[in-house]
Amino acid sequence: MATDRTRTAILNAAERLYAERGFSDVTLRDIVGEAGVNLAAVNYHFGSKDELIAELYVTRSIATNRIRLAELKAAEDAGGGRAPIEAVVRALVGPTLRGCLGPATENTTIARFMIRASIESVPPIRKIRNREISHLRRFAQAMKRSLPDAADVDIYWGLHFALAMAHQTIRDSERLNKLSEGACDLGDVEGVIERVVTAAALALTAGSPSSYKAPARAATARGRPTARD
Amino acid sequence: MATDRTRTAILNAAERLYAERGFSDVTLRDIVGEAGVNLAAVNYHFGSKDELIAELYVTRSIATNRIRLAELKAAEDAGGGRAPIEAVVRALVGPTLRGCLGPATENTTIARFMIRASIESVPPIRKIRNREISHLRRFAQAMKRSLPDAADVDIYWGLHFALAMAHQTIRDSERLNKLSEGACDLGDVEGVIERVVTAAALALTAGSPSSYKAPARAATARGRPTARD
DNA sequence: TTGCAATTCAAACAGTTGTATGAAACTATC
DNA sequence: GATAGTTTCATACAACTGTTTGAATTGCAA
Repeated sequence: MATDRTRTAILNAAERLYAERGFSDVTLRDIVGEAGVNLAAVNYHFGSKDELIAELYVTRSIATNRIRLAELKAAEDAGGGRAPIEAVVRALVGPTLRGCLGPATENTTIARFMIRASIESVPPIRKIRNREISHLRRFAQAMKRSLPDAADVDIYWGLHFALAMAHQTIRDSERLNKLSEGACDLGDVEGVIERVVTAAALALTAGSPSSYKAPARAATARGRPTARD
Repeated sequence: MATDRTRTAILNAAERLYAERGFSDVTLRDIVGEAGVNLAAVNYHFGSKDELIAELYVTRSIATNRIRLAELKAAEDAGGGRAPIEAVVRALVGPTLRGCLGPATENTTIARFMIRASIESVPPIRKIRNREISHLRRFAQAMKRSLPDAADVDIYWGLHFALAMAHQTIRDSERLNKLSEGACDLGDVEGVIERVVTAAALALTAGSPSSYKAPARAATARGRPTARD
């Protein structure tokens, strides 16, 4: 047993390769090659490839949420238990955006891995991911504290949209950069974060269709009546 | 040559299976089984699996964008060449959300396939997808017509965020449903569309961090200074 | 040192994948 | 109806995957 050196080397190598190349492009032989261990070590220490991925995901998601929740707690403590909604959103999306859009360092591998996990959704991860959402509940509660008058359903949609914008920005940054011909500066990480935070805060405070006075709607191309008319 | 019956059967079967199960879970043997043709027919008619996927994606993305652009044109014609920003966003995200969240019919397969293509990003598709963005330019121009005073960069971000919210809603609907304990009704497709449209319109009209007066920001957990301070 | 369990290793295994082959069946033209 | 070109078919192939095996090596306690 000793120090589980081999186990840790496998986990770290897998995290690095999955973060860089995604799950579908990385084989066990790639991982053990990167880790400098024997192929059979994976099944010896983890039982199977899926169990390796599951353990990797669990440990990394715990670490990620610890950072997010620490940032949330700091923001709430600074505000006497109630943080501005922007600060809550920032704690939710900031660490991931910084880790994925900022310069690649040792500390950013985990953010890039988690994004891969949320994008590719390989079976052993999907199960855990759809079951374990306690950190989202924590953030939803914090948002309710920030916006005590908001309806619950609006909170959930706002939280969902905040994650959506952050993830898609990471995922499709190349296309956004090409479309805008460089006008959308993804290198300005903190600027990107404020964009996402601002848009999410707007959706949370004024984004309910019922509370938002939309201009008269034009007919759709297919003339379909909409449910809210 | 005759009627290319086999070719079409392969394309349709591939579209259906990829839409339902994703790219990584569907093999050529699954496709030819569903199509009722011989395995070798794929390489005979398309050259390789990747070329089949590429052709499938090209034809389907053209069809999808034809629908979106027709809806956009109808909205602009109804407004004398300038549609409300909500209508532009609705034309962009409505067809996809209806196709993916609404009841599964023959006509919705294409929307579900396109979402898979945008989610899984398999190599032959990624190349095309990152190069061919003319439909996004069309929508960006329409948005500029709707909001002549908006800065270009805000338009691009708003367009990007609109797609982000729509895609993530399709992709992560299960988790949103669980988090909200059913409060976010994803069966009310038109209601979901209005949520996305409203949030995107808000981001487009008031979402620039410089134009949005955010409350004072709380310190982050790690005390990192932000670039915009 | 001796003995025993834990760990590592090279090699093989079984299954699946996309692709290639060559014969058979079909189609249309003369 | 014979023939040439196209399309279909069963089958084989080569490469790659995760997993298993059994022998070698290591580490540690007696």
